[in-house]
Amino acid sequence: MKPKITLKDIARELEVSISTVSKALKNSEEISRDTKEKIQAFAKLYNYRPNNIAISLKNKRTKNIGVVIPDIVHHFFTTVIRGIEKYANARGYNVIVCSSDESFDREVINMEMLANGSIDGFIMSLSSETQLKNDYNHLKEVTEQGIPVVLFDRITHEVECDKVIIDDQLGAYMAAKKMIDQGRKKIGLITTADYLSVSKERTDGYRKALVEHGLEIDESRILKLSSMDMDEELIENFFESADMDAVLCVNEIFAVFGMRLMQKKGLRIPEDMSFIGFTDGFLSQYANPSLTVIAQHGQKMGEISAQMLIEKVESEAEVETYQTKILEPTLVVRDSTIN
Amino acid sequence: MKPKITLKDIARELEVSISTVSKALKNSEEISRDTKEKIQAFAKLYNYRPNNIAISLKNKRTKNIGVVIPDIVHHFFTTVIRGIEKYANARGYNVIVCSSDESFDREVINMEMLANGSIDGFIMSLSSETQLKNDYNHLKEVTEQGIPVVLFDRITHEVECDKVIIDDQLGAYMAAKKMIDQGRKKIGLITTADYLSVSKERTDGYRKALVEHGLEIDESRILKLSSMDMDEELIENFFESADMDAVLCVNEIFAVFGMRLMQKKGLRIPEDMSFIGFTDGFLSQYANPSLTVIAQHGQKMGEISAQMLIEKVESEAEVETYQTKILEPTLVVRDSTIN
DNA sequence: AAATGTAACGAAAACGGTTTCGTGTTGATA
DNA sequence: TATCAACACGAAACCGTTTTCGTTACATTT
Repeated sequence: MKPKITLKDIARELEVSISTVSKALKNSEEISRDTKEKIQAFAKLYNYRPNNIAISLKNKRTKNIGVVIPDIVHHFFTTVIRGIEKYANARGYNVIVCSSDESFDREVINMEMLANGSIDGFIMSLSSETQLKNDYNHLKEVTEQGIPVVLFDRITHEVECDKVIIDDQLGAYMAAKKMIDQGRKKIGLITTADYLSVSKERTDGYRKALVEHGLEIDESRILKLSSMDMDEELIENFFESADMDAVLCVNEIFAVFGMRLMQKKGLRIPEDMSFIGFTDGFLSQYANPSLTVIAQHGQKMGEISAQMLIEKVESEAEVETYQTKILEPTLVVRDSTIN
Repeated sequence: MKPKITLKDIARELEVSISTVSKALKNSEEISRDTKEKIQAFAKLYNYRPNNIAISLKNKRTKNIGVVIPDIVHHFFTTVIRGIEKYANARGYNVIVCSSDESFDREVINMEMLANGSIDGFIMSLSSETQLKNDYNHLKEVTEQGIPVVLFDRITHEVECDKVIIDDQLGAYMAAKKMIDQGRKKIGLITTADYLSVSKERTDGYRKALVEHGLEIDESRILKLSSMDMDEELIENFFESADMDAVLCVNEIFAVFGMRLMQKKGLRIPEDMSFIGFTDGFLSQYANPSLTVIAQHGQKMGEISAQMLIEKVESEAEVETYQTKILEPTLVVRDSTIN
């Protein structure tokens, strides 16, 4: 085992001072050619690498980004992470990922763990419990300490910081309009509770599309699931009781599950009932029939979030200004709707 | 903006020394009741939190784990991360996630970034390019520096370290046997190149099952895709030309895609052809018909990896001993095989 | 010869903690 | 009354860097 070599080691071996070594390795003009070459050669030979922790302590900058998301095992969030990683790594930043598991407490704990010097800034999406409790003190504390925060997808207006979202209302509107344009009149909606910022927006978009096109809104065609997990029975009952010829779902799982239910009943998709979901993941691509979806562009969202955060981290600006970027969703037409 | 408060700040305000503050906050016996109470109250009031970086520098321990995986947007790997996170967080460790994106260079770069003090140890799964090049010097360098490494799933025997895998050969064997037991005689295999450790093992298990049950191996029923991405045309041709009544696939995407192809041709699943895949993800659960799979227990694998790593990190043992844990795969029977 | 300039390097502080080893004060003991 | 613990606290080293500010020694200028 060969232990890591430090500046002090080099200084001792070469009988110079630590400062000389430090400067020589930075190619400082202060140091003579000879000395620099000698030191650089020695450092290379022994594979010297500066200790990141020491540098962090000195610079008060860690080059780490803290990412706190509700769920790692979720296609949308992983694509966002990929985007964050891509941008951040290219700029020499590492990404520390913490999952809140949809729990308020875990969100708070994770933030506290990271906020004491481990990271330069946060990128996060709120847990459902946080949005339900409507308590954002942990976020406010962090921003008050001057740690930059970027909120994406599941955001709140209670906290002043940069935000990145897609236009969820528009996305739902586009989806509903697509179905209306194809002659569907009885369009249903499967969503989750309104306290989730995205669900509310999507529901609004759905309603808006129907109203604008002269369709009345039948509340029996709207199913609100209380949580993110599948309650299969509720969905089954919904499909039994509601009279629909098209369904918009706020995620791909609800949609794919619904399609299977309908197929078991002998209905044809999209002829007898069409489906549109949110999130353009594997499930949508490989479902049978493949699922038409509103793509949320997770990777793009991640890249933009990282960009906004790093800009804030590296900016020296005294006066803070915050912006909210709204990405356009895209309708990806597949076989669960008529082309 | 209220900046972070340090020991020095407290010491100055309370007119005591830094060491006294430090000890008081640790409830040291050395400090009198009065002083401790005064200091603790002050620290609480101003919400003092020790700076992680300073502690890391002093202790030479970061409480960070570096995780390097080939792909974040992949169900199996995300479940592993979830397992790592769960175990690590409970022990006060953070998880730094880096994706190699199946690239050797990115794997090396990421490891180098983290190896200079940022982490206490690595948990990783090799990129396909690394397994193809068969070059593990970056791993050896790290272990030689005394940084513990745990390899999972995609491993190599070239590096001495702890390892966690599932018995891939047994998994494939179980799957093939399941099909044989149901009377299938013409069992195909869709896999990826042999340089991927897991693919090789699975192919071996498939062959073993066939041979042991008196079925001859027809090489035309084995499709080897060169990479992890879907080459749809190759798969279509394969299904056109090979005469099969069952197919084993090394991942769920190949299987689900294959099922859809067969359904389009009017074949019934599982009656006319049965399918088994690897990885128990959303795709398998929500496919139509749902897919029988060999579950790899990613979360468990993550937890065990984290446990093994943290044990090594925290152990003072002089002499290193390494172990390889082999998890048992599970056959999850669904509707793509006859029950 | 004295004053000045410059090249090349080192000492030391700083980042924010932990920890070891004093040291001054008190009260009890011989 | 001199001695000695025990108590309560502070000084300083240390972790590995960076960076400012000397300080030499020598060459150049007047």
